[in-house]
Amino acid sequence: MTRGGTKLTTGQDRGRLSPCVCNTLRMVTRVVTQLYDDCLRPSGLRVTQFSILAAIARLGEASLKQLEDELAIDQTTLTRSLGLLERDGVIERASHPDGRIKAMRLTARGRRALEEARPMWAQAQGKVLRALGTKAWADAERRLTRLHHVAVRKRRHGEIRASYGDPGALTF
Amino acid sequence: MTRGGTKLTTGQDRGRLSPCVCNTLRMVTRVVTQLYDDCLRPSGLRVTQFSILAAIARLGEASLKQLEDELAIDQTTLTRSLGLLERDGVIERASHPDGRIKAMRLTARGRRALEEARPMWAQAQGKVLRALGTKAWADAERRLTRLHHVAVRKRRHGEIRASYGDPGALTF
DNA sequence: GCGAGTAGGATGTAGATACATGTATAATGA
DNA sequence: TCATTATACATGTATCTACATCCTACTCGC
Repeated sequence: MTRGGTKLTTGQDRGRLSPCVCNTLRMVTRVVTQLYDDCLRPSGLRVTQFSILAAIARLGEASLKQLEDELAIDQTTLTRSLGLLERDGVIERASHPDGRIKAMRLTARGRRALEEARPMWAQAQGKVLRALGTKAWADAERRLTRLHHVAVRKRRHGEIRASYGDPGALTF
Repeated sequence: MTRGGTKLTTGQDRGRLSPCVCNTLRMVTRVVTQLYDDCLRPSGLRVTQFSILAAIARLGEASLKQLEDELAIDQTTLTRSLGLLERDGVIERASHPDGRIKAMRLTARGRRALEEARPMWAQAQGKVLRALGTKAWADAERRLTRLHHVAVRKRRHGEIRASYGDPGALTF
């Protein structure tokens, strides 16, 4: 009865998905990804691939390094993902003066696939934004962006200082 | 210069990771997961495994179905993940009257591993919460929880109604 | 022009994810 | 009782993810 929907977090703290920031993110990301992939299915693209294609389209021509910065995807992950997209003929290699750089661009088929997928993406995005509220998402987005920067920074400088200060919410 | 940090989203709309809700989530989740995994590394557990162990510990004994509901992880994913945890000797099968149900519980080694990992998890969680602010996270969490419910619901009932209403933010 | 160093990618390995489908066991109804 | 159906889980396949490491092409200093 109470609060129809998925009965997650059986325990006391109802309303929260998980005490862990990371786990909360992962849970939401999984479900949202499935929603987007559902909508995109007719296009044959997954949201991951769609994002990469869109990024390349926006950049016109992009190297692994550029995409890594743009999408915050590990380089080794990108290598495989681009491999699949190339295999499927939606992107192709563009020659580049610097022999180290692997520049990629969309093929005609890739442009077609992307444009075909756009409305499907918009459908998923629309579902989410309408239900959640554009404003609410904008708020969440700001905090997620901060969170992203925080995590990147923390990771970069090891950040050993075991400063204790905030006692709350540190139990799983 | 401007806004030192990762130069993501080169384009006009600075400050946002991606126009796509899903992609934004995935980007943040990737980086945050890496941060948690960094902290957890000495324990030999990844944050994913840690979450599963913690869930089983909390439930005392859990079936795949229960974990699926609790963690919002696909059943087939759980089967593999539990397989790895069982292989590593941190969980074991518990007999169950219903022959279909695979109930799992922690082994002694599993309990040890979990307790050993907890402070490492707390370190990661602390880094994030201190930098982001407990309040800011609480806000984000509420919205992510809503987003989760939204996505689950939308997925369940196909939700075909192509109602257009909110024009903004529907372009990648 | 050459050696050291660095930057950009590729590969080996391993886990996380999930769709489609298969299998076994329990519950149900005629 | 027994066929039917539903439930819980497993398997095949494919993609996403990333750490450790390797290779290669450019850069820089001499």
